[in-house]
Amino acid sequence: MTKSTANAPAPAVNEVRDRILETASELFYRRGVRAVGVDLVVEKSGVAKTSLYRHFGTKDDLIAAFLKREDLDFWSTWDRVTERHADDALAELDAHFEWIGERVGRHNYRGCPQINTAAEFPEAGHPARKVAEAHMRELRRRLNAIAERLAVAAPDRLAGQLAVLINGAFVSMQVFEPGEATGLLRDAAHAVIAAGRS
Amino acid sequence: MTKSTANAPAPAVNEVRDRILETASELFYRRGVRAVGVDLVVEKSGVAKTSLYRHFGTKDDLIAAFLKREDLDFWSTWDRVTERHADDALAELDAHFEWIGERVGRHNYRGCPQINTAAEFPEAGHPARKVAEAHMRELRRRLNAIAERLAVAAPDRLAGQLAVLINGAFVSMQVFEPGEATGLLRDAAHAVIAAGRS
DNA sequence: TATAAAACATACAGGTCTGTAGCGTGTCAA
DNA sequence: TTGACACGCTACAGACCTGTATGTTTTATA
Repeated sequence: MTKSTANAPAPAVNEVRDRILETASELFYRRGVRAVGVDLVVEKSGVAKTSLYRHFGTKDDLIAAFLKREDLDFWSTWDRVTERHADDALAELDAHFEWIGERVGRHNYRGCPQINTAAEFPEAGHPARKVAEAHMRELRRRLNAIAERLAVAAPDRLAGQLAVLINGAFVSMQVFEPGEATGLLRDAAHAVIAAGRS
Repeated sequence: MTKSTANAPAPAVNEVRDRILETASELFYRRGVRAVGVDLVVEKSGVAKTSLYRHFGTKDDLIAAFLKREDLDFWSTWDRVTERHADDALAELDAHFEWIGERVGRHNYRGCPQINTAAEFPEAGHPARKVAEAHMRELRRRLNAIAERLAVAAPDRLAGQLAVLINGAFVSMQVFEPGEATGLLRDAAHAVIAAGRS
């Protein structure tokens, strides 16, 4: 709640909370959420356990916060690319596949946090699943907006196909040769767009 | 080891082992591997814990056996489809997308066990990861064989694109409308094939 | 400077997890 | 009949997990 008074500029950033979340995000992503206990997060972030539980009521809340953070990060990268291509939807899509392909090709890339965490918590209704599902809907929504600018017969269907390509890229690190991801994805995207226009 | 003597017909099937593996597979797939303890497997399969540990030395061994079982299952379905289309590679691919799309569209589908379990065990060298990685290589290998019969300029690249589509389908249950998966995937596959021929 | 909020440190409660030990029972083959 | 072996049952060791309780110290604000 923090009850920031009117005249005070309000610290806004909470250093301890941020340090916990950043450390947890790193550990969760690298080792998996279930494999990382709160004690490890506490130790690695050099913080008291009570502080962790003050800022995040339960571990599930911390996990959800982790996914929300990753979500924000992802869309901020996306938005930065979008801004540069307001006039050309195809160029925008190419640019997205550029950074996605580059990211997927990194040697220490461990897959999409949303997909990975959803796999760790199959039961419907789990806080982490809700964030992950919202992320998926948002992806489809944004691809829909792009598809509608591409003069295809069925934008919604094209958006679905592009979503499959992007999600597929996130779980196919194994099958890519070094450096081929971007070109391979982009060619596939162009192919389905061309087919959608015929 | 079982040391089956020469004259004895050897029971071949081990009922207890099979029951454990089947129960574990069901539970692991439905609820996630890390979420299911050996005690639960023991209880649900109506078996003694000692029996579980006699047949599978550790839980990791049981997990690996689970993935190998799913792997066999997957390729046996694949093979059954392949047999019916020895003469027509495109028809074979269509048929594969048929059953994959159908499977992905089931209301209780929980994703590809290999991908899910790999997400649960990020550390390289884990027994479960090895099975999952072998599964991915096998997928690419088989798609390569199909692509080579399709008269495209770069079969290997096409195989990569098809692998992305298939893996993407396995993690995109959210984005599909009911019943649209097969058609959507098949159209995308046809598009990348056509592009590979031009 | 006085007071409240936040952070730190430590211990622990209560549960779950994997894996093992000990002992009795049924089965089958030599 | 005897020995080997698979199986079942119970209990438990030892580790790890989430979350809380207690008390002290720092920090910021009024």
